[in-house]
Amino acid sequence: MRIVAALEALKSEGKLPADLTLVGIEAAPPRGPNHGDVASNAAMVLAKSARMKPRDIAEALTDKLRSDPEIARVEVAGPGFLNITFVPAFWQQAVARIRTAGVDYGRTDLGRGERVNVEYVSANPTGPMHVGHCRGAVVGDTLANLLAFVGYDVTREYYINDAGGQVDMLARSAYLRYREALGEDIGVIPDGFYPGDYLKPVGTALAEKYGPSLLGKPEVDWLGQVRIFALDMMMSLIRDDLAQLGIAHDVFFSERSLMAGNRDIVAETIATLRDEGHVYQGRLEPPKGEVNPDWEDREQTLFRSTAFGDDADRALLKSDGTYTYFAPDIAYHKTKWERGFKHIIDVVGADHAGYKKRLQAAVAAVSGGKGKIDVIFCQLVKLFKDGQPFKMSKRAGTFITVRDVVDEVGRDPVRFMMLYRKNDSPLDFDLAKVIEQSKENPVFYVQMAHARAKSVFRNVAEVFPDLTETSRGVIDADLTLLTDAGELDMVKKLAFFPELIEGAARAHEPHRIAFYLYEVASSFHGHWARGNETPQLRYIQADNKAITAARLALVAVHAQVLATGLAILGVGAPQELR
RNA sequence: GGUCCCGUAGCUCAGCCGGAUAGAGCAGCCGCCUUCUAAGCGGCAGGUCGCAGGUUCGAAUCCUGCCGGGAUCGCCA
Repeated sequence: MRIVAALEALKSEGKLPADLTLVGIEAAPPRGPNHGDVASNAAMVLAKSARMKPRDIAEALTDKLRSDPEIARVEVAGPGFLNITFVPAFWQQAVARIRTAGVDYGRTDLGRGERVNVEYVSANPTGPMHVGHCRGAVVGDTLANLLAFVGYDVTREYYINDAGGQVDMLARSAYLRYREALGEDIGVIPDGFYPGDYLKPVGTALAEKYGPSLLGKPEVDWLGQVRIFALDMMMSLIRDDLAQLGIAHDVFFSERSLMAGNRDIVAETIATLRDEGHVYQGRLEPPKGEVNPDWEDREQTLFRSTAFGDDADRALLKSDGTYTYFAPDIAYHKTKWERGFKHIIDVVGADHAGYKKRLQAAVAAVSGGKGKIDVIFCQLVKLFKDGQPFKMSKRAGTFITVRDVVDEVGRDPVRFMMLYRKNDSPLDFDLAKVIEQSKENPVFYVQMAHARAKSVFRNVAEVFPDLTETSRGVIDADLTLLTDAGELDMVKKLAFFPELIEGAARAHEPHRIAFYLYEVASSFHGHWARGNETPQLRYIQADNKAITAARLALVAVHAQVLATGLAILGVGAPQELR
């Protein structure tokens, strides 16, 4: 900001070309501590278009910036970096600025109230959630929190895949359990059926509701009712699992609803796209590489996704005439656009990797090119048990549920762990490690920084009972007493929070917050330990109320930023850990 | 074979819309608890940022091509 102002001043003074456009200028915290508080590349970026030497621009800028009373030092370094050091007062006052902003510190109006739809989880409604679903759930939920924090109008949505063949198998499996509940020996669960015990209560409930009335009837007579019944129970199971993670969606959108009742929105969507030339009858090239023995060359109904950058056109109808998974998905995304969402975000698993382009194509086609969709991939969670890779299978009934894990380790470690990784990277999730060595989990490190801060306020009550967190004594503290380098380092970290939030929101990368909070916690723990060795550095100075008050103000904003950040992650900020 | 993701310290990973001497945790070594929570802190050691080109004043970061690992490729969702 100041740099831009200085550049503008130089332009008007004729020391820089007046038509110079100021793009690509950055001011960021430098790597090393010897390069000031912020470093700017302005001189180097502008050198070419201004046809001047970087160092000359830098020198001119330096003269301008030196007149700023909040800037202590400006140095030109290396090829033309500007290293700017602020006066301590600048950072001291930052504490006041952070405190004044309060719970809104870091909040921006980036989203300008625009509506964004974040779809996440969308696990098949054929059983409870397992740990593999956790990641997308937590990443999606946190991204939704983050976008809401920066001013978007966020809708959290779950797409229920209740129209495919797998829900018929669910119904058949539930029917088996129903017969079992009525006393029949069902023997071994046949191949292809869902064998998990979680279907037993469904069978029991069916038996209670219908008695023996469904027995001995052909499938067509019971499949529909049993499917609805089982789906209902599965979805409530999943909602409970999500609640365990602290997740609540605003909308549960049923795939089946797209083609139920007297309207078939999928057919309507296809017809519209056909009118617009995006759907045609044609043939596909067989996939290259491994030969699929079942490949059969036939004319089919295709979506021209290649027109929007996809690698191949995509089939909309199976050979039996029913829709592929993709067909209702186009209609579904059309409803997102028609429901007024300017931004659409899908959080999906890595197994959908090839799906991005066709979704982008679909959204482009149904929105006339105006809709924006971002597809976020969460790489696989590799599960380890006792150091050994652990293979889960819903069909085989060997899987570890979200409930198991949350019951064992708690919501906070699970959520934090899922976020303490870039979503593009695979994630090793070792149950033994998370459970037994939970102290290695960074979540405790961050939570402890918060708890410790709170403990300072508990302890100060014995010396200065009137210096509570919200007291005038703390709020009006003389911040110029914050002079220690460790204290100012803490402030500098905290001052970066708004930029961090905005960057994470723009990039749709919630993990950045987790890493940032770790750094904030680190600056706090470091200063804390220095207090162990040097008592004068401790927050509470029994013989100096003014210094204590100033330091408490710093502790308060530290706790406040941690709490705000943790809240976005959906992780608790405990008062004490013990 | 196509597409997408990944390759950074012994291990697990940050950093990636170009910026200065590449960071953290764990493991290893040396220190710090009569003292605000040691679930913590400081220090040492550890790197040809997969390889090779290219763009640039400047490349871990952008482009191309290889190599390695993972995911996926009509009639599953």
